[in-house]
Amino acid sequence: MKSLLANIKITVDEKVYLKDPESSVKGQQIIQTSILLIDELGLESFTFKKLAERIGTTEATIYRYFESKHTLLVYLISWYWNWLEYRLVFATSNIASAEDRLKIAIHILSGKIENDANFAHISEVALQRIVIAESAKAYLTKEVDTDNKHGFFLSYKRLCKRISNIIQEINPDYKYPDSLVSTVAESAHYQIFFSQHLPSLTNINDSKQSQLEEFLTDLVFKAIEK
Amino acid sequence: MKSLLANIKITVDEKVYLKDPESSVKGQQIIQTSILLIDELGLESFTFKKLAERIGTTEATIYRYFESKHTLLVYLISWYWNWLEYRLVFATSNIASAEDRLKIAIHILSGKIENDANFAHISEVALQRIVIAESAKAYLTKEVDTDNKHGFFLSYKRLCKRISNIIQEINPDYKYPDSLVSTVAESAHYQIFFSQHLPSLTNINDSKQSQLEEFLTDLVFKAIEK
DNA sequence: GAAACATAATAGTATTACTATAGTTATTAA
DNA sequence: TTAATAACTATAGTAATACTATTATGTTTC
Repeated sequence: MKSLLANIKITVDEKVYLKDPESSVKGQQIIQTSILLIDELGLESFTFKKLAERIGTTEATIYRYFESKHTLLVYLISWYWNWLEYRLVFATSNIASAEDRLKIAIHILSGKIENDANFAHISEVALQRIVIAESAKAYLTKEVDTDNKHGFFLSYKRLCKRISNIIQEINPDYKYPDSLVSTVAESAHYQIFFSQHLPSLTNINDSKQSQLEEFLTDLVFKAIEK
Repeated sequence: MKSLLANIKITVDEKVYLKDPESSVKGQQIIQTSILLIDELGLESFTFKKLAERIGTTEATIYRYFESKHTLLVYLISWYWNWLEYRLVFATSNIASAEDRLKIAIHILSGKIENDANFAHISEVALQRIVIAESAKAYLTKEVDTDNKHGFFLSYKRLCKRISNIIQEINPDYKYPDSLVSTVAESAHYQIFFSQHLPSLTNINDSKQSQLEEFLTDLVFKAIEK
């Protein structure tokens, strides 16, 4: 299986970077190390200077790949959504029942992640923690409209639309498929965050990952029931 | 009505500030102007220096009230949640039916706001925009656990618990009342944000505020149905 | 072997998020 | 009324941030 997928590559829209980090060893180091460092320090304390030091290069080099810390974050998050979409497409192909496909989608959205051997330089586990804790900061800015015009959020929108389509297959009369999907996708993140840091806001137990999936599956299927 | 409530005051836990901004004219100016300025510039571009200039004072004065930009944000958000709680308690008193009380709660969570004449120095409309666009940044930090120990999120937790209790009254067997409430509260915010900036992620129309309420009411009542 | 490119090294800028200190004005208490 | 105290203003300073700019050095590639 591993070798079969060896030449799969998750690509991110080229508007997000100045130079494709997948195209060089330095670029891959930047991605790999930035994931570990943002996870470790949090976005606020993460700087290109610290990243450069850890890689053994200088800020200038990193700025040849990414215009800013913000676009690097957008890159990482886009990569994550593209990876989820790839897993979703893979897991739902040849499955006739829309209900089953929707269950798989919710499983993937709420799922505990394992590092994917197909992408050795990416720690998906750390990346998921970044997406949980930092992804809202990618769009909650005054620049959201121009960023959106540049296609910075296409990966997320594409994944959501794919799941929304499954819902419409099941119940074409349900009026809020897009809202339901974005609600579930966002909820999956901060329910995990709450369970770890503000547990009174959730009934999900940090260690029992299946509860989140149950909560969301129940929510979605009841909402779209005819 | 206005005069009846003239002596009502929303208070924020004293751990959030160094000196109570409600206790002086300067303090009230700080609150009033910071709401307008954060709304205008966004949290990232907002600085104490700009705030001081607009008020006609210096940074030092503002630092006597708030330790940092972060605690000022926590103050504003706490004030907002306390204000919602006060409106919720007011609107649900003497209403016997738990279902009706839950509907009111969802209405308030998803509701379009009008400025409240009882608190002249606070623009609730601008404050709601701040809560929508910036409140996640108050807890999505590496300091969330210490902030939580200091009680920075008590207002939000108290409001959520109150609504969660209504749900438990309606269906004591429902397993995820707290998760459902925090999901709805968060969803109410970013569905509005999405409708304005990333409309493909939602079916809610920016101008039709009743859709959001309908979406959330439907979601909640179906979820907790026996 | 020259041109083109990637990276490194170094320096510099405007701004931020504060801290420190001294002086001025307003409030309160004896 | 005076003296003490608190609130506020003015000014200066610091370390760090998020970049930009320039020049030098090595490395491919035609």
